[in-house]
Amino acid sequence: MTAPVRIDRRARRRLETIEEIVDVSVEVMTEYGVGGLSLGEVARRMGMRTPSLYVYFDAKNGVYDAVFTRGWRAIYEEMEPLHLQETDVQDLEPFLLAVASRFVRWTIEHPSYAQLMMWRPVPGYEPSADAFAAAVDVLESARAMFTRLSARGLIRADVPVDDLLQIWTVLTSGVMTRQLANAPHESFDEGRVTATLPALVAMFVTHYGTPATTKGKKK
Amino acid sequence: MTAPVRIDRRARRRLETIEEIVDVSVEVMTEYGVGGLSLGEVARRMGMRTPSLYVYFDAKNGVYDAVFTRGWRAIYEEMEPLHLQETDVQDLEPFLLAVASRFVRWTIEHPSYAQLMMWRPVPGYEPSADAFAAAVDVLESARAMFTRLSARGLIRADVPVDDLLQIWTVLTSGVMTRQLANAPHESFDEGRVTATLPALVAMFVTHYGTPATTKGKKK
DNA sequence: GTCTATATGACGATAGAC
DNA sequence: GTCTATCGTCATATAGAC
Repeated sequence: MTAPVRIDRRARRRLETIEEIVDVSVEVMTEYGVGGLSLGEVARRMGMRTPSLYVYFDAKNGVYDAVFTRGWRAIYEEMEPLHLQETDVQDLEPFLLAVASRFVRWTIEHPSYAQLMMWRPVPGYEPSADAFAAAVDVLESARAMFTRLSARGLIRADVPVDDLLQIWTVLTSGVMTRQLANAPHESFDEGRVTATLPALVAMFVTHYGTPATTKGKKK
Repeated sequence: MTAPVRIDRRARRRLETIEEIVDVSVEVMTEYGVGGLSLGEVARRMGMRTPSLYVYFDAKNGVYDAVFTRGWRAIYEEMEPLHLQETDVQDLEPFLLAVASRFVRWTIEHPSYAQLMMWRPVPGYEPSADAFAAAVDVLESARAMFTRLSARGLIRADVPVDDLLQIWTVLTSGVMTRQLANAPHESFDEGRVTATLPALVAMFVTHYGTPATTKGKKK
């Protein structure tokens, strides 16, 4: 009767250790760059020796995979409530600006996660199927939002949702890329690239919104 | 009287070696990833020992800097003639689509260069002042183009050229980023992200072009 | 000027003792 | 589960041969 309890405790302890390894790894990546992650440095900060980490991860890429997965889960939690909120939307533009801003803000405030998620900074690392699925969840959440906006007549019905989604992700990841590559030390609020978001969203809405959503507006 | 000749020959030989190191480095980066550049592998392919490379470069980051600089110079040669060509432009949209396409095509066809130039894949490497200047030249060439388009009444005069430029670079680097990160093996012509370029440029022209440039067109 | 031999310290990773 | 010991590789530095 006691065996399962002990197993549970060990399993929980193990999971806690794994989480701590990921925490510290993100710290190290933030200080030394995504590709600068050193298992030796992680072990040092945890008071361990490097080989001990291999009890929890098969390889360094396993740590990257855990960071990748956790990042997409975190951004899902961040975006999903906002994506669902559009049932109240009368005016498309401020809503889409809020969506874009929240996404980009998260990437600027979590640059290590974001670079690993959006770029390909680490030679030899490719996300596993599970990790990739976490990324797809976020994309599908956005697709569902556009589908609803389209069905409710807020967005042009003649444009395939896939096209909208592709263009939308180009806009958001373009802002994120230029801000993080050119001026990584600027915050979201003071960023000279993030400042273009209102104009980009306005452009998007002018082109893909229906007249109903832009009434009373002029160039 | 012969001394100068010998010096010239040596200097030329030295420059050729430097160029070869950069050539081989790009090859290695293309095979193993930008961050996967190994000076040992470069030396091996050149039939040298690793330390010999240090005769030509102070450090690995010097090689990255040479690649970075050469990339921006190459893209300048690629874009400058097209930027100047707009004196003949009657119709804004096809012209800007040609500009965007040529830029993005180059990045897709030179992914190692492009990742080093547009992302920050290498921890500890930051472009030197000279390298940075090569990048600024390209930006200034594009800015001059927008200034002329604006002066000729093809683009809204009430929008600052800096804003146009910022938005324009977000669009192009967004396409490049998503294509190279998500489907790096797709060519420019078959890419599912590069395929959005016409829609993105149309969006840009609808919003920032003057009525004169979009006459006879409908949504 | 050009290249090599050699050495240093850090890295990711593995094997095996406790 | 954690350790020590070890391997191969890496960027880099130095000293010296030609």
